[in-house]
Amino acid sequence: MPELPEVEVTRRSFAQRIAGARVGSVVMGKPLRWPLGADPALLHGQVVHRVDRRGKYLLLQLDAAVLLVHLGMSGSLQFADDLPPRGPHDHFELRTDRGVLRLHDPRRFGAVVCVPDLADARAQKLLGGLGLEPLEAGFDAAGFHRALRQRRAAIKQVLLAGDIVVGVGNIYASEALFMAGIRPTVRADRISRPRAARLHGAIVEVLNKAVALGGSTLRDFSSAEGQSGYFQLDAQVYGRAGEPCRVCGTAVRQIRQGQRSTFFCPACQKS
DNA sequence: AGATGTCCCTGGAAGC
DNA sequence: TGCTTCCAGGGACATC
Repeated sequence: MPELPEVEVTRRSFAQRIAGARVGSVVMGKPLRWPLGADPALLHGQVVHRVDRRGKYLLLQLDAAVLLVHLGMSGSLQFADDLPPRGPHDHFELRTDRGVLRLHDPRRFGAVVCVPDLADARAQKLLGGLGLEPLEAGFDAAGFHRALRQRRAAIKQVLLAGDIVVGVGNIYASEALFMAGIRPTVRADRISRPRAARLHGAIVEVLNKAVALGGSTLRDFSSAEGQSGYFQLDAQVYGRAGEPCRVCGTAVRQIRQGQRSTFFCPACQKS
C-alpha cells in the first residue's frame, strides 16, 4: 500500500538513473484504472528528463509528454536492464536504452496517464485539486489551522480528502491523529490552533520518519511481496484493534468513517 | 460548494 | 478440503 513516503522512496530509487534515457517501446498489459490517453507509439524516441512527484503521483517528464504514474494500492515500479520475464501483473513497461521501467500492480488500482504537459485538462483534473505537499515549506501550522476551520467534516476524513494536504493516507491519518492526541471523529473546524499545530507537526514527523525508513521498507516490500513493511514503522494504533495502547494500555478501538477503518486510543485521544 | 456514498480490482483471510 | 464472503486501499464520480 504505497502512501506518499513509499512513492517518494520509489522516485528516489530510479529518478537519477532514468534521467537521459531514450524510450524505445512501450508495452501495455491489462487495462489499469484509467486509459493511457495517447498512442504509446508517440513516446518512441523521447528522452526522459526527470522524475518529479506531486502527492502520490510520479511525473515523468519526457520531451513532449508527461507520464503520470500512480501506484494505487498494490503497485510497485522497477527500473533495471535485466528484469525477469513479464508476469501476469506487469501492466506497463517503458523500455529505454538504459533499462526497463516496469509497473507491477496485481489489483490494478494504479494508473499511467500520458498528457502533453501539466497544463493539459486531463492532468489538471487529476492534480489540480491537490492540497499542499506536507514535506515542503508551504505547509505551515498557521495555514493548516485556517484551512481546517473551514471544514465541518471529521478531521480524519478531511485529512484523507487530500485537498488541504496531500499524502496522508488511511494509515498515517490514524497514526498522526494518535500522535497529536486528537480523536478522529472531531470536527475539523473545532480543533484549536495549538492542537492544529500539534497535528501539523505529527503529520510532518510521521511522513518524514516513513521516508527515512522507506528504503528498507520498500526492499522488503518488493522481495517479500504482500505483507508490507509497515510493521517496521511500528504502528501505534493502525491495525491494532483490541490491543493495548502503547502509551496507556487502554484497548485500541476501531471504527468506520466513510467506509474506511480508523484506529484510535479512546484514552489518549479524548477529544 | 461541502459532505457523503459508491465503485473500481484482486489476493488473502476468515467463515461455513 | 473447498467453497463463499469480506476486507483492504486511493480517488473519481454521482448524489444529496
